[in-house]
Amino acid sequence: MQKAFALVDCNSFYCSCERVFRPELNQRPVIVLSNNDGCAIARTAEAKQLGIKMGDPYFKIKKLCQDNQVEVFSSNFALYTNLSDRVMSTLNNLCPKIEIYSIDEAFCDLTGIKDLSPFGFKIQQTILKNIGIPVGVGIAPTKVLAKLANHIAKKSKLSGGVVNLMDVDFRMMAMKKVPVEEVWGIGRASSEKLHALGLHTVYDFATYKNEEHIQKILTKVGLQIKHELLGINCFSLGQDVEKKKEIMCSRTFGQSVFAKEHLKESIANYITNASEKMRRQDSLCSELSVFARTNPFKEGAQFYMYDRIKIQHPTRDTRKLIYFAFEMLEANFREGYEYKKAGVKLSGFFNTHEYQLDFFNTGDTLSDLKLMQVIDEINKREGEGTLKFAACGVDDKAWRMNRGHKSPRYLTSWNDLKEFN
DNA sequence: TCTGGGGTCCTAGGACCC
DNA sequence: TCTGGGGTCCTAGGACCC
Repeated sequence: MQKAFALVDCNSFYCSCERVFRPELNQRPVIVLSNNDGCAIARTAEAKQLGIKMGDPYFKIKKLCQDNQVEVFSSNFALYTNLSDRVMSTLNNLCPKIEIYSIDEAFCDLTGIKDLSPFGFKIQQTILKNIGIPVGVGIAPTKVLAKLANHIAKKSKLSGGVVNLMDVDFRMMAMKKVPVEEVWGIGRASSEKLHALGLHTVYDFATYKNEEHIQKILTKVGLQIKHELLGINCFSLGQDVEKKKEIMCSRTFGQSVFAKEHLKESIANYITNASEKMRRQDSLCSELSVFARTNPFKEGAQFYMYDRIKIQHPTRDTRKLIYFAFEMLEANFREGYEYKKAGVKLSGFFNTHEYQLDFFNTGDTLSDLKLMQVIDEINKREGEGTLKFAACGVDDKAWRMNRGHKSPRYLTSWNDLKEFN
């Protein structure tokens, strides 16, 4: 049977989330900044009109924002994650087979459904009514084409936010109008290679005859993308929530950090955060990486500190991981540099129940596990950071991020809810 | 003064083994 | 004098995504 996929994507998601609680901001330009109020990571159509680009550093567009009354928010991920969960569960009620692709996007398997375009509009209207988030819907026989349909839905005002590319003639016509760099999976490097071959539109790429050459310059995945554009299914709907293969936590500091002690505190906090995530997916880790670096945008001496270890007895114990991270820091830290960012990565995961304890096991004991479990439960109930290790420090002023424009946590904190009028 | 954070997949090449 | 060939595993780095 002919497959049918929909890609449902929330419009300017973080901005739309802020608008849910501040409806007076509809029709007004809104942007959301990255951590540390560094750069713009979400813009409404009105903000895009003003020329604000994805990733523009805030200090460069600050004046433009002030002059045009752009509403500026620091990122509030607790809020966005919560609204994302609601969007996804609404979607799941409408179409049971979905793959959550990112915080603001999901693929749906619509195979067998008859009137696909009306169904697309139904999805759009239900999510808007139930959650208050506007979405675009792209419908097509493969995932790559559904992404393309969604892209067209965003660009074309006539579409009403829903584009159906199931019809092959209509699809071919549409593909002639879209530049090849808009294809999902074709980034800058690949599109330069395709341009060099004289392939400029999606249609040019999809109908290019020399597939061996495509595989050679764009690898196996590049060829699969080309096939998907021709309507041949190469990527299926990944339904199971797969476990992460690595978990990272890193931050840019609010100020430059010089002291090893401050660096250690920040690292201890990142380990705490990452290892809690790891326990939530029921993993043990056998590899730990730590890095710290100076500000590459700033003139002056640069230093990138990086180290990685294998852990002989995989662990899920925050204390051990902090201990190992500190050892790496002690061995690699260099005095006198202006550190601007640091982070950690946990990887080499095992499932907790799959890992065989060996005879001379010095891995996590039952009481270690119990302790971590209790800490996680208390922090879940009483709020993040209620219980933490002394290594994390009590005063984080020296390195904490700046977030001057943060909205209240309307959905995750009773204290903040009173801000809602 | 001020430039985010967190992921996945693929490939080439080295190390190592028989 | 003459010094193979094939396989696997691991890692670093590139490319891409949101």
